[in-house]
Formats: sequence, structure tokens, C-alpha cells
Amino acid sequence: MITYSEQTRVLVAVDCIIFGFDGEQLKILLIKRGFQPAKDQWSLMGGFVGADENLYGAAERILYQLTGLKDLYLEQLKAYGSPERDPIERTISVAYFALIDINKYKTQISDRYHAEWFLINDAPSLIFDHDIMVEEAKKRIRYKAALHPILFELLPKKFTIPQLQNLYEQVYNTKIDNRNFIRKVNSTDLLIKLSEKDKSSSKRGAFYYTLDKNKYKAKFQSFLNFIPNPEHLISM
Amino acid sequence: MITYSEQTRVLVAVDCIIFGFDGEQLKILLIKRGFQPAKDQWSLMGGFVGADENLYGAAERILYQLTGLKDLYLEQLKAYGSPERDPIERTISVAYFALIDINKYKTQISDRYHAEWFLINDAPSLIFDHDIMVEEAKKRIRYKAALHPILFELLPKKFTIPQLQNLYEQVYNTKIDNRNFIRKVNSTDLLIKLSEKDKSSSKRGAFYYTLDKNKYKAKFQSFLNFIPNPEHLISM
DNA sequence: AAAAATAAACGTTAATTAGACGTTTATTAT
DNA sequence: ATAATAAACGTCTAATTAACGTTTATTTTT
Repeated sequence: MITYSEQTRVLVAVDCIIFGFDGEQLKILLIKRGFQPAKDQWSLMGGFVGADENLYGAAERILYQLTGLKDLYLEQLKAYGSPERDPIERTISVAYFALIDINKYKTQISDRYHAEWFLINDAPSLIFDHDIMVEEAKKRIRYKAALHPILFELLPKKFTIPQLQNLYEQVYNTKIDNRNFIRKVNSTDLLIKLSEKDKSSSKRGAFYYTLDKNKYKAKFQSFLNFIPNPEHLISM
Repeated sequence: MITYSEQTRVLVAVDCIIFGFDGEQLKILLIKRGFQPAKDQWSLMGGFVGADENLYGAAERILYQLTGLKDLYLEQLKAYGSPERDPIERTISVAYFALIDINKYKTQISDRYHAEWFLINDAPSLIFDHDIMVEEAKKRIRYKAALHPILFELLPKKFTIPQLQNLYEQVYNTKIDNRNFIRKVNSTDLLIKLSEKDKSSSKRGAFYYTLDKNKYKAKFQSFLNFIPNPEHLISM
């Protein structure tokens, strides 16, 4: 019988970088740890991979435990495995990032985790290498969103073009020309215009739109261009 | 003292998808396993992560053990963690892909590994989930090479534009218009023209070029466009 | 020694796209 | 009524792209 008897086994965890948008601000969901190690410090939501779980499944479970939500946009970012990253015991962490519409999120699913949304530019510093994970996740999202329509995953069912533009402006930390932006968005043909208007943020009101799910899926891999010169904006 | 006593530990390995180019053909380096499990079958080169190694370091070591080469282009692809992926015992594998100039490679560094280069489209099927890793690595390279000059990592110090074009044609499995290709390559300003010509593949001969390392590093993150409509070619 | 063959390298053009910027419109507040 | 304002639509120029044509350097053939 063959075994790998010589080898050391290590812990494997999944950590989730959870981005959310409430229609106005881009945020990240962090937990104040009610447990050891690093009790009372802020960290990403995470957990060990169960014996019968694959990595994606573990990420889904962890996300569900915190948010009560399923079928979220969830993508593997990277595996982190520096030997000293967890001071208690060597742990490999596979980081996933998730994009969610904050309105779908109901607060305080479990009181094992005290979770809080933070503005993306005003979050506390985190344990272990979690700050690095967040930075790399931000870069990944900026990179990917420059080419593919992932940011729609952050928006509610119906949303306005100014809201969408605001989201892009926050992700890239830049001002976008609204006349060109509207034109580009419309030219993708991904949106369906509704008759209803959102009057909350202007006198004239802005029409609501909804994502055409089929076209979204079909065109997801195509290269978009909502952001001029994205390469200059990705790594900031 | 805090411990993670409840948790199961698992094996963590690194597997390398090694792409090479000999000036004419795009290849992948595989090993015929001289050891258990799956002895005598083809697989990617891999190994367990050592107690004091980080993941990237383990990948470098594994690559060095097989090829004798250091400082190669090496990038994490993804972590694979399906519970049944290794039938002997649960093992998380972190896959890395490497790009190397085959001319640098000296055969048979160690006889623990019988390694062989295979044409990218004519490789044997591999153990475990290694075929999936190779497919995903190919996609990743097609995606990345459409935007960034990574394919230069596969070329020798001096190379001709027809060679470069041939490499792109193999990666994307498509014919490229040579007049547009030359112009695009020149417009990047990444290459330095040498006075010497390669006469081996045409009567007229093609000038050798060499990569301007500084410009390469500086412009690596910019978006290139050597390939028209890459999105149609990435996932084939 | 001239002619043919051929890949390499350079050039042209038309269509499309991108980005800068101007104008109109619907609505509310004054 | 008028002013104010964000939303939405429009225009123009420059840059980029891709399709396609031409010349050139060299070797092989005659």
C-alpha cells in the first residue's frame, strides 16, 4: 500500500475578501474576531477547509455562514502559504473574493462573528497577511472590471447609470466623463431600460436599468472598455 | 496557549505546468513518474511543500530540480483542492506555470524524473487533475499574452520577428497577418534590432532582435494588442 | 549571368473607435 | 415664471485598427 508517510501535513483555510456596494459606497465586510487567535482584532472572514469540501465549496460555506447568501460571485484570488503567516501553526490560506449587493445582506446572521461593513478606503488594519490579500483583491477587481462587466455583480436588480458610474469611479478612484460613459455602457447592449425613474439623487431623475442576464453571460468574456487607460489605474 | 487542535491537516503540494519554445514549436515538459503513486504514468512535475518553504519557493525548487534553471518566469495559476483529486490521500495542490526557452534546458538533470518535451497539442493524458491544470494554464497564458508581453519569456536572447509571430500563432492556434504583426511589435518599442540575420528559414534572412529588458519591465503592465479579437481565441 | 522564387519588411487606405467637449431636457426649488 | 441641476443626447477630431498592396534582399534555378 502506497502512503505519503514522510510528509508533513498542514492546515488549509479559506479567507474571503467580501466587497459590497450599497448604491452609493464601495465597502468591504470584515469581522471582529470573537475567538482566538487574535481575538478582538479585525480580520477577513475565513475558516478551515472541511474534510469533504473542495476549496470553492468551503468558500461558499464560509460566505453563507456570515451573510446568509448563496450563489454570489465568488472567484479564487490566490493561495498564500508563507510559513510564518499564521503565528499559531502553519496554515495555507486560499483567498477568494466575493462581490455582493449590500442590500441583500441582513445584519448579524451569527453572533460568533461580529461583522461590519467598512468603506474601502477606511478599513482597519487586519491580522496576519489579510491586508495584503485585500490589496491584491482590489487590484484583481480593478484589472478584471476594466475588461469584463463584473461590477454589475455589486449592483441591485435595478440601478441607474449614474449609480453605475459612481461605482466605477470608486473602484478606480477617478472621475469619469459621464457623456462618454453613458455611450459606452449603452453600446454594450447589456442593459434593459425600465420606465421607472430614481428621483432620489436629482431633480430630473435617472431611469432605472436592469441587467440582461443572458447577454451578460454571453458577453462576459468579451473585452469591454468602460475605463480609459485602465493600466494606469489598476495598481493604485 | 492557543492551538488549532480540532482541525485536520492535509498535504500541500506544488505542481508546475512548464511551457517551452525551441524557436519553432511550443511544448510542455512532462515527467514519466519513476515513483509511486501512478508509477510509469505521465504527470506534471511537482512535489510537497517543505516545512520552511513558501509556495513560490517550493515551485522554484521543484522547477530547479527538474531543469537546473533559476529565475524563470513563474506565476501561480490556482489552488486545486477537490477532496478526491489524489486517491492516496487528500492533497491540496497549488499549480504554478513557468515559461522557459528550451535551448536553456539541459536534458536529464536527475534520473529520478524522466522528463520529456511534448508538443502542446500532442501530449499524453496525465494523472489526477493535471490535464485540467494544463488546460487552465493554456487559457491563462492566452489571456495574459493577449495583453502583456509574457511570450518573450519563451524566446532565446536573440530571435527574429517571424519566430515571434510563429510563437503567437501557436499559442493562439491561428494565422496572423505578418504586415500588421510587424508594425504592432515595432510600435511597442520593446525590441532592439541587431545587425545579424538569421538565414536558416528564408533566402532573404530575418534580422535578429533582442528584448529591451528595461522597457520590458517598465511596460509589462500596459495593455498590448498583438492579437486581434483575442477573446475569441482564448478558450479554445 | 540572368531570371525566378520567396519570405521579410515597408507602405497605404478606409473604417472604426475613443475621447474631448457642447447642448438640450426634465424636474424641482426658488 | 425663473433659476438651478443632474441626466441624457449629440458633435467633431484624432488615433487606432485591420485589410490589403508593394518593394526588397537573397538564394536557387536555368
